[in-house]
Amino acid sequence: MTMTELAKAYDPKDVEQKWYAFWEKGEYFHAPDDPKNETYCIVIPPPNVTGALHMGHALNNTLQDICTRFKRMQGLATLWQPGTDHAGIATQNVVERELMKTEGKRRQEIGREALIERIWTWREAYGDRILKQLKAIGSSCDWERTRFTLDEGLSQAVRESFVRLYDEGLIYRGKYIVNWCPRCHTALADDEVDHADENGHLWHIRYPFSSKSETQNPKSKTKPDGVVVATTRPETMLGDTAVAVNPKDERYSNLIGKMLTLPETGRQIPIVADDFVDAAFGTGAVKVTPAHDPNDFQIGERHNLPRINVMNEDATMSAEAGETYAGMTRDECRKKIVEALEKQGLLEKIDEHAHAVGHCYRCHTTIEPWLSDQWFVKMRPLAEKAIRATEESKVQFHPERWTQFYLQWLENARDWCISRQIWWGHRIPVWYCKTRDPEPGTRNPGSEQDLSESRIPNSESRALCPPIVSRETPTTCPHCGSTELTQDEDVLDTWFSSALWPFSTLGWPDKTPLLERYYPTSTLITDRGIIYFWVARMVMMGLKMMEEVPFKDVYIHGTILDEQGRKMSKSLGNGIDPLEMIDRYGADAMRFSLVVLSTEGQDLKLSESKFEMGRNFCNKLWNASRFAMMNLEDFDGTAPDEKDLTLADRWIMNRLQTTTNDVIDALDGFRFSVAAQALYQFIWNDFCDWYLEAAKLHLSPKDEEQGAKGATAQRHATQHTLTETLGTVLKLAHPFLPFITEEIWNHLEPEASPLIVDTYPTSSAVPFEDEANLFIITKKEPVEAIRNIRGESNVDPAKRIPKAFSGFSTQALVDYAEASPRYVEHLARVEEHRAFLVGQEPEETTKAAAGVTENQTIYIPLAGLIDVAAETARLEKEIARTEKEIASVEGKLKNAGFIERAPAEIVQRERDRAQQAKTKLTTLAEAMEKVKQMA
RNA sequence: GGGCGUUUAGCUCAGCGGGAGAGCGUCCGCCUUACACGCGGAGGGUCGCAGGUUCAAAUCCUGCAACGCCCACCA
Repeated sequence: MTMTELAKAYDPKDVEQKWYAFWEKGEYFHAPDDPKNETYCIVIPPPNVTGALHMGHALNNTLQDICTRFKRMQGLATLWQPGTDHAGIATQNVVERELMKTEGKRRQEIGREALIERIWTWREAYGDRILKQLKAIGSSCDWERTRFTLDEGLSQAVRESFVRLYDEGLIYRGKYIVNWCPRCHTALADDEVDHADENGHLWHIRYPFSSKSETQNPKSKTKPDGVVVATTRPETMLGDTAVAVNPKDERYSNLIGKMLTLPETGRQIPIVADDFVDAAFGTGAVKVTPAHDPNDFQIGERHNLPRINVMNEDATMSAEAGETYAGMTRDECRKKIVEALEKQGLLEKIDEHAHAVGHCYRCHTTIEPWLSDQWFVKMRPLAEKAIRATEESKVQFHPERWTQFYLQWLENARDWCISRQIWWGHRIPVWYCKTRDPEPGTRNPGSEQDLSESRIPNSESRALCPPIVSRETPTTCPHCGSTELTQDEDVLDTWFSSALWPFSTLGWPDKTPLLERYYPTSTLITDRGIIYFWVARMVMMGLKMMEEVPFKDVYIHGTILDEQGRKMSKSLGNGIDPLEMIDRYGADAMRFSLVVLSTEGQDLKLSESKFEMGRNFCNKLWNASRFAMMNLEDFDGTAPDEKDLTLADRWIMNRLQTTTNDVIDALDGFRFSVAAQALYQFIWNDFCDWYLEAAKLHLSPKDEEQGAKGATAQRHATQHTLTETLGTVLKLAHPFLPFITEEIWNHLEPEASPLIVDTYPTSSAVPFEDEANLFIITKKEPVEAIRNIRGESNVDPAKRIPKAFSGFSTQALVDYAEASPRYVEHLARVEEHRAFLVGQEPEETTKAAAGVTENQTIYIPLAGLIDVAAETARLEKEIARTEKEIASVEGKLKNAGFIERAPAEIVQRERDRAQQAKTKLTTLAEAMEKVKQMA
């Protein structure tokens, strides 16, 4: 067997590049179109084309890669479907900003076609940046299948689903109050609005009665000549068309139906009664502005109130606001209105008032509730199916608590506004016939306009040609034959296409083999932040279009926070760049650290120092491998007789299988951190600290204990176990540490197929339980006890202890300790370690330091090498600890309730403990006596 | 205003009904022939507070507090 020598310290840089290129070239990431075996599929949460890799991506994709590599090695046909999202508003904003910066132009100046062209150019140049960055962390995506939400195929999927939903009455157009971003000039979905508490004011404004003859309610607190309303937004009063009070509010009961004069406009508006009004808030009277407030819109519908739109698209005041205010910004207008009211004595008072204000999630501009024509998806029928599927456990969340979170949203989901007044995205597949809609796309509908667009599709009430909703671009109007068709100006919400991602990427609406074999996908791994935006909508659309849930398991991982527990963000500048960390510590180190820290979906506080753990671990594995290979040069690869396996061999094989079972079990249950920690613990504490150290005894040519023949056989057995164990460890660890494991594997087994497609170890019964136990009792325990005495009693580390004794309670243990290899001597630096049966203490144990473990008593004759004062201190400490334990256990045993009610085995265990502790105390006390005599 | 999460060693976090754990940091000692990104040893915790259930509670229940996240139309 030939092996290339390994470098002294692991250097990730070259290794990572080399193997990633190797995997790509070998097409190991490629999933077959029509595999015969079982499939496993993950669709990537498509990053925005404008995105740059951040730690959240690093964690998210590491977990996906672990799952993908794990399943691939388990022999499944595995597809990790990659791609990017066009991210409508975000991307358009980036390019618009660039346009302004480089040419000083607004998008309107260059026009729709030119802007879209620029965005495509931008995408060609930068759009794949994040995908390249994903490669740096080792992501084993099937890159040949990379998709983009604006690809031809995916656009077809969008049209197909739009038309289907429309035909079924699940998509409608309506004039509604929407969340309008005056900066982006577009509507936003409810969940695209971020609410933040702001300190505002509550202005109390008196609206006078229209006629002096109005009677005064004796219970009313209002002044004789009007009704006082409270508002946080005085500027919207220009669009008021009523004042509402609660019908049960006695203060106002006799005023219902009376008219008020709206200040500044002179408009006559009625007082209406509506249950929505909370009599306890403010004055109990609410100004009603149906065109500028969602609640007022509802009230307006119930009472047939006109809607007066007093604002333009950019949130300046419109002509409807009246000559004085038209053209002002909303803030200026507010100031002027308040001044004017004050002058007229109509401003009763101003209270401080904190309230939630909506902001655009993209640009943070204050949202304006604004009346406009929009397209909506009717949610209830879709949500109900999703709820049912989830209740039937067809979709399972991990951790489980997110199920409730997600269901709650589905149960309350309001209709989804899917039209956006931007240019970058999927254009709505609806065309209007000239004869019907003379000015398609006209915004800013005024109050005089009605709700002619029925919210019920295919309404019979239309006089003219209905809109044409079509998969293909139509050339003539099917109703009147006109060729003058205009497409709807709007594009769809980005999440509309994202909702189709699990099947649109696999070829839908075509019935491709890929779709057939890989849908429904297996696991979705994402952040809790997009459970509503994305996960819920994928489930709804999957059920609607495919009649099957899009994935079976949803794993929600935690959010990455900085050291102080804040979210990492560009504006705070507290982000840690994954690429920098990869550069400094290596991709495997970063992956491993992230996974260990990512426990059960908890948020993880991150600092750069956390990556040292991963780096040190990689280096440990590297050096253990170096050591192994230095000792394998003359190994012929053949299996040894089982009888030649050493005790250490049997123990490590026992531990290895336990670890294998644990890792598989943890991965199957999405407990990534548990799996990673099991590996860490095995490699570092079992394999390196104990097995390799013990193995040195057998590998060393000068093993004088066994005859030359025995030594050779054991050396061979050890070499075999070393190879097998290391090989298995590399396989187990490969999903977590793909680069370093592949590199070591290549040195260890140069002829074998690459690890990425090797077979993952399997769960099975744990072998050598008895021998493993014997190794622990007769070897590990004494070594630990002797090391403890050495350390605490100031024994010179360079000095070899001449003799040490272990007293066991059975002859079998004595025989075993005496007969098997001299691990204790080797590992505890003792010349001779002997065993005896309790009661047959050799003479040398009378003046000795003593240690008591679970299964034995250890004696080290003092003989001038142990510091008596230190040994006394050590014993005192040990005695105190033991006394405390006895007190605790005896306390339990004295409790009659415990004896009666606790399970017999528990009671017995406590009795054993008490007995053991008492024996220990006696032994320690005796040792103490002897040490004192020596002083 | 609701909902969820967190509160365990100096720090970051496991454990979630029967003997308080890990990593980092700290202290002591080591260049022991793979690794100082290392080796050996040690110290350190009334498990947020208050009740309750139980023979037994860090672990289950109730209440409270602090911190964090999400949802919400009180003008």
